[in-house]
Amino acid sequence: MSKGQATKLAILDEAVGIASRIGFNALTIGQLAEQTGMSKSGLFAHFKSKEALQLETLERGRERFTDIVIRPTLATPRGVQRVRAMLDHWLVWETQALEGGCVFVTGSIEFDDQPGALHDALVRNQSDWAETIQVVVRTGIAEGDFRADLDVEQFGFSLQGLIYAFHHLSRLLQDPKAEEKLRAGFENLLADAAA
Amino acid sequence: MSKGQATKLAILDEAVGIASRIGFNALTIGQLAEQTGMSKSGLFAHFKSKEALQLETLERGRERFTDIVIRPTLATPRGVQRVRAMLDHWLVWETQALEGGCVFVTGSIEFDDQPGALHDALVRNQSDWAETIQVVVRTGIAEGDFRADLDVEQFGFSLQGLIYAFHHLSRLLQDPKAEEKLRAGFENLLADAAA
DNA sequence: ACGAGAAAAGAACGATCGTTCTATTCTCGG
DNA sequence: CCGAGAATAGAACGATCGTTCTTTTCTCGT
Repeated sequence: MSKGQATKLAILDEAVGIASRIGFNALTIGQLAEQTGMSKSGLFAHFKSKEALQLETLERGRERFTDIVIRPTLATPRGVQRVRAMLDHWLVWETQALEGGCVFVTGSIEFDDQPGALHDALVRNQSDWAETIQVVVRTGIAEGDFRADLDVEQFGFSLQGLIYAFHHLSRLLQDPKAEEKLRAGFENLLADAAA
Repeated sequence: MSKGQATKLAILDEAVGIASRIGFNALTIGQLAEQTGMSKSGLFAHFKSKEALQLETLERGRERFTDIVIRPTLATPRGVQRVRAMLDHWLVWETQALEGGCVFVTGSIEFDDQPGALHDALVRNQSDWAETIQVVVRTGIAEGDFRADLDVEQFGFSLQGLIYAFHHLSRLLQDPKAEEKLRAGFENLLADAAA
């Protein structure tokens, strides 16, 4: 990896952290330069515009999400075990991977009503993830852990909701019982889905 | 109501709409002035700082939420009926009251990791609302519609999650089946809580 | 170890930010 | 209907924004 690529990666990792804390718009080139010890123009040269920086920051977040959540999940045995593993890794991502919690939650809320490249990238991202959840849940049906008539879309919807509720309770309200409630809600979901 | 108060109210209503679409930080005094047909300084004089503007905008949102959701909900018969009414009014708030969806969702995500007066106000706001949900659910127990050992905190947590999932699906992904999924998830919650 | 090209810095731009000050216009009780 | 005080406008401030240009420094294959 060339020097330029290494620097760019370091910038993007810093950017993902900032975006998770304060959002993609509040992520400022001057602030990012200061925080990485570079000059504004030196940093800017790696990206041709702020929008490109935002897009590459999102993409870097996606890479890290893949490493932390998706790949480990798909490496576990199919069925309800894998669904449980997905939650565990998702929880790691939510609580330990980034200083400000899931960067896709931040980005999605920020850009849900603003058209543009970042909005489109987030839509693609979140659609893909919803699809992945459904694929994982279907292995639970295929393995006979879940009932055959389980509505996997509905399952995914409710699971997403639990994660959002957890994000809200743990980050904004700092409730120490957030994980406990998330897991209780998850068990309800599993019980309802059981064969 | 004096002229000044009327103007201020009109400004705040406009501000709530903008904040719901693009957030409290992106809500800019210059833009708000232009959108209300005022001068920057004329508008600014109503608030002594941007933070005060943000706080009053949040407070105006709270007033409208009370009018649209809380009061109508508490006016319905106690018990499961009231819980159902709460969801219906909440849905009106989410979809029709503001151009950019619930302003508390936007604000909560934006400020969950940033200390300050706005963060504190949001925490108070969301704690109060969680409390209100629990009070409403408890009338369901008292009326004998729900089982006596129902965990109302857990119920509120899951319900919040469903609303967040709905917000995500309907606003970012524009899925026309969002309301259907919300209602299906809600019925599951009610069935689990039934006496 | 030299030199070409990549990487980074420096300085400046127009725009907009929040805020302050002074001046003008409006409102409404006496 | 007049005048005091409220309401609004206008102009300007320093700071920071994203971006461009030029110049300097570094990297690395030959």
